[in-house]
Amino acid sequence: MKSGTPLAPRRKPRQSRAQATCDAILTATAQILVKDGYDAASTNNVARVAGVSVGSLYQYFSSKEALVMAVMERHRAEGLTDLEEGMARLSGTTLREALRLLIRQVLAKKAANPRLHQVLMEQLPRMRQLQQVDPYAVRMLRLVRTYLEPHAAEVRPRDLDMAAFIIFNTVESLTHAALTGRPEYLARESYVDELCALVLGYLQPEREAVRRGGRPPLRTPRTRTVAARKSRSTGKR
Amino acid sequence: MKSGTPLAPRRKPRQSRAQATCDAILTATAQILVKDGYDAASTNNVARVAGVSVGSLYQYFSSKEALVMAVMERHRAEGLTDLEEGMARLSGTTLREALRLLIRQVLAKKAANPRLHQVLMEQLPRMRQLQQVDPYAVRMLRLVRTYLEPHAAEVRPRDLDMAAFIIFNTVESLTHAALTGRPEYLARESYVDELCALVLGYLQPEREAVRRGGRPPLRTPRTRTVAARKSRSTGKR
Amino acid sequence: MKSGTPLAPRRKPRQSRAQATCDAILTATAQILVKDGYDAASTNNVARVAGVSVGSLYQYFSSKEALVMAVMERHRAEGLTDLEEGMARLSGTTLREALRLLIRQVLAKKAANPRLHQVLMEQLPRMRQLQQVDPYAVRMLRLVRTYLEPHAAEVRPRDLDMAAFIIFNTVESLTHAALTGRPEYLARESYVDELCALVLGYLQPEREAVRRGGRPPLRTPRTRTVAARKSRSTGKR
Amino acid sequence: MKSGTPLAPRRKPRQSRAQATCDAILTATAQILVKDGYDAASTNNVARVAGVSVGSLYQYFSSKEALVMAVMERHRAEGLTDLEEGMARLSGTTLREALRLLIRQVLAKKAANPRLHQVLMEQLPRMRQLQQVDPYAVRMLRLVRTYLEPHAAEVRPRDLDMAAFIIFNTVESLTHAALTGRPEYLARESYVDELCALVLGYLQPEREAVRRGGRPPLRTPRTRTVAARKSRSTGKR
DNA sequence: TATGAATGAGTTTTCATTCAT
DNA sequence: TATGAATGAAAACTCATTCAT
Repeated sequence: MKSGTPLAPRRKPRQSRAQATCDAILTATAQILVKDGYDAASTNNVARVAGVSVGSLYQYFSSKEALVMAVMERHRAEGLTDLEEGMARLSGTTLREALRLLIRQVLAKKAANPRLHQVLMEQLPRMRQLQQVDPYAVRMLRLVRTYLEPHAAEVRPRDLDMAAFIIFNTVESLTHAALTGRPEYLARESYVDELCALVLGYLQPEREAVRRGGRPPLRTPRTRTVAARKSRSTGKR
Repeated sequence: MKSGTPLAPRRKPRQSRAQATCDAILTATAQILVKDGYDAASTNNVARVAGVSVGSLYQYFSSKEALVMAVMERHRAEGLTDLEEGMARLSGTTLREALRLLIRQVLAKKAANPRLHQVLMEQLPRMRQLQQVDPYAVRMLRLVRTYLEPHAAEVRPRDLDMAAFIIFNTVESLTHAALTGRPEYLARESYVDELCALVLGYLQPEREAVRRGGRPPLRTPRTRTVAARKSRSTGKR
Repeated sequence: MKSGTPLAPRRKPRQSRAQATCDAILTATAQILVKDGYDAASTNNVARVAGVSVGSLYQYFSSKEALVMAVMERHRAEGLTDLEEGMARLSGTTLREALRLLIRQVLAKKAANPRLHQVLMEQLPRMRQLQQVDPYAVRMLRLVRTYLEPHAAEVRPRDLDMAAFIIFNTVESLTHAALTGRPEYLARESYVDELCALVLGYLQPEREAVRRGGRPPLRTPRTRTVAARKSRSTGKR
Repeated sequence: MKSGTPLAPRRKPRQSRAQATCDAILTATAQILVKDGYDAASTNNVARVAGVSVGSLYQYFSSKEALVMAVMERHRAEGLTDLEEGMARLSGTTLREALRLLIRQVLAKKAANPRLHQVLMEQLPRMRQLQQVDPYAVRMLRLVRTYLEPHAAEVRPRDLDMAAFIIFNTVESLTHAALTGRPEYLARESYVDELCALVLGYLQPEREAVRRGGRPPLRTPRTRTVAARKSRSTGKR
């Protein structure tokens, strides 16, 4: 609506007092988001919880959206840093091992503060309308692509950008989906296994044998009721 | 916010005139959501566009949320029916062919009315807080699981519920991610190829050859700069 | 600031209850303007004094400005009607008599509710920024011009539009100036005399005699102190 | 609002650095008034543009109103000085010539910085509420009256105070009216002619001839349509 | 003197919802 | 059943002013 409003912080706090205020506001916002959700995070409420005046809030954040954005940035910056550090420690591991580490890390990160992650994720689309490109996503994609590049020859996908997009979004959304719809999965090692299988299977070169000779490809049974049971045992149509 | 409010339609319209009113309201809501987004869909505005009074709106929908929910139900019901019909026509096709058809269908469905899909998806989380179980998701998962069951033996995953969860969410989120972040992918055949490869690779049994003998597993190069180029050409660490 | 906001009433009141509300709001606004000035006329305050809710106010007036504008319109409409009626009763009077009547009317109108006139006049410039043409001024100018036209031959000014502009603004501003700076003038008959003389003198044809022969034109004395007294008696330089 | 606040400058700047600060503030204020109007001239904004802190602003100006007032004073002081100088150069000119010079000067002054003049004029009424007497107006009136006094005998008006009031306000408002409503008039020589005619006609002694014998006085036609044309040619009623 | 962080009452405006007609 | 006038809590945001440093 107010397209002209810049989302960047209005003023850089110069005195330490100002920095404290700024931090208090961000912390209060996160806390309210976690406890009562986005709608409860009105600017007046945030200011009250932070123990400052609304005016102070608006000296550092030009709008409510800028405020939530700042909380998001702060949070995602951690995630990004973690991941970058995680990737730095991968040298010498197999792809399978690397993936396992990273996926576990993503899951752990989200599970550590599930409510905040959820609330922020829900607000993401709104934010995107304001900020054309999402620098976090861009960096994430770059990270994945950078990891893939050295393996370009051994990996099935030709379009590495698309592959990065698919891998990143797969891991991200399945983590989020579990968080939201199957919280019990987050703790199960088998869920990590499955995510690894998903990504590895995606990267693996096409299997010639399977298609040419070997087993016949899976076929959908003719009907879903009676025939279903037969085909299950015989595997042919 | 008002948790006590029931979300079910207040009254079932019995007369055809009432049904027409009800439809007009739902249509107006969808139209506004598409054109101006969620925030523009105030009940007064909806009523005005639908050509009825606010009072009438509240006779059929107990709250704004119930209204948006109804729009969502209507929309998802179509998707579900489409998919069920699609699956009914699959008998005799290979898994690969079946997947391709279904993924294409999901993509096409979303691409047909991207704005509405997007807006509704953004509101989903809010709705979920009100409705503990999402019957649409339940039915979708059941559909996928039902398809997998006959193949349980030939497919790698053991936990078919988890597999259904993963497959459904993978396709759903990657479609949505493309819609939101890479609209150009929606029209590319290669994107469908990749989604198919992703799901197929996930379902395929582990490849013995790859692990035992054959090629050595991919390894992350020791460093990402110099060593990267070497390992790329030799493939060994 | 919000240029898109229309200033026309949002909704025409259809029920008599609505009309009453609408009137109450306008009356309350005028009352507050008179008693406490523009800044006190906050929408909440107006609503409170009118005995309605803010919401009702905004159902009939799209913004605070639209509200003040409506008060202004209502007020000016009276003035315009009065003047039109006054002019209808002028047939057969001399210009001098006509002018006297009209000027007295304008003065009386303003003196009847000086505070309201003053406050509204002060807000006029703000309003003008929103409404490019001021229909009241247009009609006023037309009225004056229409009166002048039949006399075009006997009157000195050639450009009747400019003449109308000058006459209208002269009477309007001198009335307002008196209201603001010399309220005692409003009741003095001599002030009316002077305004008449001003306008009549303006309309009269140039006086040949004075220029050709007769008295020499007034001259500014050489110095403002000593010489002043001499030139006053002799009139020559 | 806060009637207790004195409007006089808080402190007289004694050091030249302080004077510079003070000037910077006034200049910034004028600049903002011109560019973005009164509402944009918040004290914080002014301070920022002036390159000083709000605190400093409040050291020289006790309130926002005092600040705007100071800008106004500065501006009007120029106008007054100009006019005084202009009048000092009038000795020996005819009244007609003198008037012409002065009116042209007033017009030129306003046209030189129309926006600032306009904004300040709009704020004048607010200021007046704080300052009972407007010393600028007092001096202006005195100036006019002083000019008229030596001519008291040859001029029609008996009450020279009232005459000064009328002349000053006439010229001032017609200039302002043109600025606001007919900017094209500002450049037209004919507008100056008309203003001169207005004031001269006002000052001229009543014309005996016209009243006693000569032409009959102008009369308003009986009706404004048909009869109008006849009376126009015959001149009798 | 100068700074600029902090204040907080107060402003305009919206919108889900109710209820008399 | 339908209408639409009325409600009013609450939201985002501003800005003149103060005061500790």
